[in-house]
Amino acid sequence: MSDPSAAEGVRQRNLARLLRLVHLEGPLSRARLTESTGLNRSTIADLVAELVREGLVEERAPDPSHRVGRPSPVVVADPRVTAIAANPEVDALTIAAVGLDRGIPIRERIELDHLLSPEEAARLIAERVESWRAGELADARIVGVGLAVPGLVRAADGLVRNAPHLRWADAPVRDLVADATGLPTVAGNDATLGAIAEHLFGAAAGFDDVIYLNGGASGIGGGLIVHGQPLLGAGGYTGEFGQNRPGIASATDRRADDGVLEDEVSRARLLAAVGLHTADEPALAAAVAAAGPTAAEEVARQRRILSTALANAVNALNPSIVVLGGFLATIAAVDVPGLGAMVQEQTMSATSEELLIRVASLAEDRLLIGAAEAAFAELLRDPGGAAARS
Amino acid sequence: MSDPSAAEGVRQRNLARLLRLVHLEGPLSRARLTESTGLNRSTIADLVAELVREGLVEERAPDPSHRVGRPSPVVVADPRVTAIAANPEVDALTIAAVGLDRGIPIRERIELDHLLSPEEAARLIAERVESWRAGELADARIVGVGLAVPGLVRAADGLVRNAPHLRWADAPVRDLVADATGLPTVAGNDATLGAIAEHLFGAAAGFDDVIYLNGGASGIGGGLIVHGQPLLGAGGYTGEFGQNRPGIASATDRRADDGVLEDEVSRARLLAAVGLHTADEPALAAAVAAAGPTAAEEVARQRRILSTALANAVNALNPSIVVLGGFLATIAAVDVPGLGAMVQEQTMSATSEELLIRVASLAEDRLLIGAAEAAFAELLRDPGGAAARS
DNA sequence: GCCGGTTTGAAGCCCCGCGCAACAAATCCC
DNA sequence: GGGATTTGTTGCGCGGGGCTTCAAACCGGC
Repeated sequence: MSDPSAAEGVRQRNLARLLRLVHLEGPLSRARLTESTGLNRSTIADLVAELVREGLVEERAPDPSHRVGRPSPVVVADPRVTAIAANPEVDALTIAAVGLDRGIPIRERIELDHLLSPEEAARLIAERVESWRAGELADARIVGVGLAVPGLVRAADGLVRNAPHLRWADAPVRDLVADATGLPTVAGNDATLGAIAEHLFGAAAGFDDVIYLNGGASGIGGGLIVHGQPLLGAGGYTGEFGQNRPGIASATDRRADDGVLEDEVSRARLLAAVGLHTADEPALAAAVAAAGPTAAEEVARQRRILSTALANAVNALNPSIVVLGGFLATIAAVDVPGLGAMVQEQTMSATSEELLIRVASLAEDRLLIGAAEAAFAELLRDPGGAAARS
Repeated sequence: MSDPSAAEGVRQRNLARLLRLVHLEGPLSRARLTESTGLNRSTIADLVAELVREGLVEERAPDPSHRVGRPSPVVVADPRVTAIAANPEVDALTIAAVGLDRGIPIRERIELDHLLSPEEAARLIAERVESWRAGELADARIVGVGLAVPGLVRAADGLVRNAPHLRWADAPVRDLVADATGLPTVAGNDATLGAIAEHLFGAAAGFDDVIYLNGGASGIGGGLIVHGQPLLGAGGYTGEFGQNRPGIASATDRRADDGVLEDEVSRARLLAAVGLHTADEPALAAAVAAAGPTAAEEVARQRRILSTALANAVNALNPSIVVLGGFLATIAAVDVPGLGAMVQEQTMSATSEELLIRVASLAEDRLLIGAAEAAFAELLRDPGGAAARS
């Protein structure tokens, strides 16, 4: 079987299964790996040895398990295998190093007093990578860069088609960063990457069909997980629920004539209702919780419209869970079961009877984790090939 | 490798790839199979021989190809391998036999003067199968039954949760039919199966991300294909776009207060506008084409609302193609590029710039083909195992 | 503290499944 | 009719995972 397509296919698959398991579930004994994969323990030993040779995992002394039988060595993702995650935003550029063991050894938020250009973003990222390499990440093996971009990112080549708040249009950010750093780079929509992070490690862990909706200062974005995998669509532009024309039951609930969802359900309207000009998410949540009647009515109005948007999405996609982040989490948290009931009223009963609605759980790390996951994706798909190349 | 999960995994996979190829693409020479799969020709010979032994394919004398070189035998799906497809509707029950070669040797439409019960459906299907077995299908090998049900069907066990027009609720139709016929039976939503058929053999052939919307007398149903596979969601209830609260740009376009999409975009309203009481689809299409101004305005209104619904779905799912069937095809066909332009105006440009909108192409065979495909699914997934069992 | 029971690692062997090379067969073209 | 070309056929090799056997490391009980 010298043809990679067939023979190494099996090997590659099994290596990938193991690496993904230790990456996602954390340290696992070899015995548990045999259980999870169904492979023979001799095979597991061989596969793990190969991953160790490639510097992707480490074997540690067995945990004192206090169980009968010979203890099994613990396999753990090598923390030195590192991805760089970056998230350009209107007011800041956040860069972090994320280990294959899911640790985040360094994180830096670069505040900005001007709008970032794609070139400047690439330069800043490359500078940080360079300086970290000389210091904190001296013994790290950096396998790639993942970018979480607030805008439409073409899946095929990472071209940022349109990031309105950054004023980026057809910006080849992925290639710019790849050139500046010399590292393989991937770019994705921030909400899509957030959905991946919540699916792997957050509120949606264990669910195969997820709708994730995030409410940010600049609008509403979303990401979809179907069959346990991110849904990218034909071009990579899924989840743009914020641009949907909302179905609004009561005409009196409408504020923006012929507006889209994010014109009606918006952080700005929420801030105005509670009488704040600017606030971070916890402050807004506190203000909403302490809100007077007029603010409460605005929250209720947004909840009504949101519930219809969710119901529409649920009718179409029949997810097992809906996860809400950002200010959508804030207005949902007022009464999560109540929101669920509103959604249920507007869906066919079967589609929502086992539907869960949850608020997101990963907070500010979400985008960095999602971006790092994207950067790790190639390695996790083909550990042998990717390890050999880097 | 006596463990089926790993070793036969490869074998099973490759057998499935071959069988699926000849099933979907029609007769193929062994030489073309080696090209398509990348497998060695000695392997192909071995795999095909196994499929022949299992009675799933036949090898025929080579086509006179008029090309140099030794002619390659043609591999064709065995037409005797047969699925029974059935589609219960309000006014009729359609039953057909569909060959693995995609032929439809028999089809029967049983007109009904009363509403079908699940038990009666099972009995009628079993009777037909019995009589066909004694006659037209004497030498057929029937591998299963596929049911296309106009309603919500739970994917896990084929329970019909709710088929409003048939007045079925929590009806174990799949099990009833399986018991009555003694055949493995699967049940699915009619629109989902229609989407599968259009994806495999119809207007959406070759596209991996498809939204299919069908307009029937009783409402609007849909099916989704993502990553080239049907999207079933958590329970199996995807594509219920008809139940969505529509986003309506102009308040004057609204007819049903707080109604859902299928209240606004409906075949009944269309019939009324053209002054017909009842009509089949071609008759309706003719009437729409010859419509006067008031009817034209109703068509235009429905097109406006439909375009918003499509835009919303496109924003969320970024498909490469939207396929419209039933009366939605009729109102779309008035001006397909125009409808596309309306959708494009309401979506982010990147998501719809390469979007195709097409009318469905399989007509009345669609549901039977989709249902048969569902019945063949297990065989196509594991040719060895399924063949041995039947 | 030793001994049986239990679980798992380690090493050697086997077998399945596919690739490969060499040869044969069937067609086209000149 | 003979060379070129393509593909079927056959026998062999090899990669990769399973199985078996033995050894190692733990527990518990006496």
